Amino acid sequence: MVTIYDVAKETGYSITTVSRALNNYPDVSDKTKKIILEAVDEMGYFPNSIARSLTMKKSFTLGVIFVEDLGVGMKHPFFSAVIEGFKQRAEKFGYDLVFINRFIGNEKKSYIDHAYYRGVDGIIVVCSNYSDPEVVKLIESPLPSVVLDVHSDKTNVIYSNNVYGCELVIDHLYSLGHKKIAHIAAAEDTFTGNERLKGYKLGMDKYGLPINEDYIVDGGYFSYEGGYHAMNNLLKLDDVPTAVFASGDTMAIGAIKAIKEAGLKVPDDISIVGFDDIDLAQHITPALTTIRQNTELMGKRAADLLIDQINDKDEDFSTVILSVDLIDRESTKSLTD
Amino acid sequence: MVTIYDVAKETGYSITTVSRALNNYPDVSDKTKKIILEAVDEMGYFPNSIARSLTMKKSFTLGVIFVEDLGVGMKHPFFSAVIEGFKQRAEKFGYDLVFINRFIGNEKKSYIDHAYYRGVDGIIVVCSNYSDPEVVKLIESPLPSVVLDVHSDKTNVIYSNNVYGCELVIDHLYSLGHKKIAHIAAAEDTFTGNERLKGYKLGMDKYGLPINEDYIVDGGYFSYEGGYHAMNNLLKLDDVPTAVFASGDTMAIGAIKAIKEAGLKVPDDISIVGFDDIDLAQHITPALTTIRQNTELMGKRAADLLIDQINDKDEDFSTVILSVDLIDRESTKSLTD
DNA sequence: CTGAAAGCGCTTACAG
DNA sequence: CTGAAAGCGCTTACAG
Repeated sequence: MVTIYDVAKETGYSITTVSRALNNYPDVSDKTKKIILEAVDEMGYFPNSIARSLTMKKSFTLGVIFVEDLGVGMKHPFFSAVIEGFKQRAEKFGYDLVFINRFIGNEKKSYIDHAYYRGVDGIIVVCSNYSDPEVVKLIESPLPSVVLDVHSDKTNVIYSNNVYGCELVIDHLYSLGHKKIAHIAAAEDTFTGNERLKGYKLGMDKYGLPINEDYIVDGGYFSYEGGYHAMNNLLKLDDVPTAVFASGDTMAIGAIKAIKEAGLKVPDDISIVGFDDIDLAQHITPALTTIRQNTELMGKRAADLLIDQINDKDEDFSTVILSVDLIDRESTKSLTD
Repeated sequence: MVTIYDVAKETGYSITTVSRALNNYPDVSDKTKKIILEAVDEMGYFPNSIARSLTMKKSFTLGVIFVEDLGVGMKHPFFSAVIEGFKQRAEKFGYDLVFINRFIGNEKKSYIDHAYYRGVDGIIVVCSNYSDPEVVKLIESPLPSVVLDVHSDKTNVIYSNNVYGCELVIDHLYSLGHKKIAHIAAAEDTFTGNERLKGYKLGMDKYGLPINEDYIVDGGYFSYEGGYHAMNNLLKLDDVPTAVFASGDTMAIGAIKAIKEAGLKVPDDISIVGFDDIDLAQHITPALTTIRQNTELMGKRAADLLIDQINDKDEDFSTVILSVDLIDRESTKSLTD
C-alpha cells in the first residue's frame, strides 16, 4: 500500500502539505496542489481510513443494529428494504455501514459497547420490540442515533403514519360494505402493533361500528405462523367476520393460508388487508390489498436525520412521520355486488 | 471513553502490561492479571478497535460486495439469506461486516480500492454477472476473498450443485409423465444460468428427450419480469410445453403470472418448477416446486473459507460445492392421473 | 515478569 | 504558503 509518506517523498513536499492538498485546504498554492494531486493519481494513493479515523476521532462509519424477534435477520423483508435506502443515502455522504452485534471477541457485551468499540459515528436501530433494555440503553446513549418504528423524544425517530393507514383500511372496507371487520393485532409491546390497533379502533368508531373484543386476535410478532393461528381462532367464532385486517403483510399471508385450508376463499368469503406492502404482497394469489410504507424514503430520511445529528450535535431530535397509501389489489371484495 | 492509559494509571502498571494481560499473554503473573482484569471490568474498558487495527494491520472486519443487476440490493432474497448465514459465522470469530461500494468520498474508485481504504481483512463477493471487469479485478487481487456462484481457481469459490439440481428437476418431471419440458434460462453471462441450462440439457438427454430450441427461452437476469416475458413467448408456440423449468424462483413466479393471465392454470395445464427455494416459494399459490439451495450453510461455509484464507495466506484456494434438494410442492402435476 | 520506546498512517495546531 | 512535531490508542520487539 502506498502511504502519504510515499507521496511526500515522490513530490518532495512534507506529509503536512500533502495532507492539506488532499483535503482541499485553501492555503496551498495551486502549483503545489497540482503537483501533489498528479502524483497521487499516478501512484494510486488514497488515505488509510483507519489512520484517519484514529486522528480525527471520526470513522465515517454508521452502525446498523438489527434486533428482531423472528430470527430472520437480513432476510426481514421490511427492514432490509429500509436499510437498502439508508445505505444508498449514507454512501452518498461517504459513510459505510457496519453491522453491530452484542459481542466483542467472544465476550458478550452490549450493542452500545460494540458501537464504541468500532468507533461508529452514529447508529440506526431497527427493531420490532422496544421493551428490550438493551435497546433503551441505545436510545438514551449520547451516541447519535436514529430509531425506526418507535416514538421517543430522546433521539431521532422515524415511522410511518400507522394510525392513518389503518383508518384508510377501514374506510376502504366500509366502502365495500363490510361491517364485521376483525383485526389481527401484533404483540402489545411493539410500537407499530399498538399504533395499528389504535387506528383500527379509531376507524371503526368513525363509522359507528361496534368493536367486538372477539374480533381482535393476537398475531404475535408479525410472523406468518402468528397470522395463521390468529385466523384459525377467528374462523372458530360463531359469527365469522367478513373482512380481516392484519397488522402486517406476513401475518395477512398466514391468514390467507388458514382461510384456504378451511375451504373458504379470499376474497369471495373473507376479504383480507395487510400492512407494509412487502415485495411478496403483489405476487401472491390473490394479490394482497395493503397499506404501502415508503421503505426507501424511510431509509433515506433516516440517513439524513442521523447525519445531521452527527454534524451538529446540538441539534434537537426530530420525529419524522411518513405518509402511507392504500394499495387496492385482489384480496378485498365488495359485499354489495 | 476509557483508554488503556486510564487502566494503567488506575492499576499502577504500564500500558504494556495492561495490553499483555488483556491479550492473554502467558508471561504475566496471575496476580497482576487479576488486578488488571478486575480494573478493566470495573472501569468498563474495552480496546478501541481502530487503534488496534492501525497497529496490527488487521481490522477484524470483512467486506461485503454486492453486485447485482436488478438494483434490489439487500432486498435480494437469495443473496440476503446467504449474507445472513455469513454474518452469523463471521461474528463468532470476532469479525464485523462492512458494506463496500465503489466510492471513496465523492470520487468513483474501484471496489478493491475501497476495500483497501477500509482495511478489511477479506471480502465476500456476491454477484450474478461475473463479466464485470471490476469483479474480475476483485477475484484476482491478493486480498483474501470468497466468491459466490462462480467458478474460478484464483480464489475461494462456493456454489450449489446447479447441474445436479437440474437433473433432479427433469427426473421429477419425467416421472410425472412430462416430455414436453421447456426451460426459462437466465442470461448467458451468469454462471448459474449456464450451469442450469447445462443441467437441463443433461437431464433431457438422460431420458432421450429431444431438446427443442424453441423450448429454451431467455429470462434475463433472474427477474420476475424476465420470467413473465419468457413464459409469454412459450405460450405463443404452436406446441405449448406441459412443463416449464425456470432457472430461478423469481422467474418461475413471473411465469405463473403469465400463465394465469392467459387463462390457464398451474399445475393443471402447465407444471412449473423453480430453483432456489426463496422464502416466497412456499407462500405463493400454488406453492412452488423448486430446488432448495442451502443458503445458510452457503453463508457459513463461505465465512469459514474466507477466515481460513486470512489466517493462513499460503493455503490453497478451495472450491466448495453444496448439495441441493428437490422440494415437491403444488406447482407440478402428473400427466398420467 | 515488567516497562520504555517505537511505530502504525494520518491530521492539525503551532511556528515561521 | 510550507514544515516539524505532537498525538490519536493501541501492540510488539527489545531490554532488563
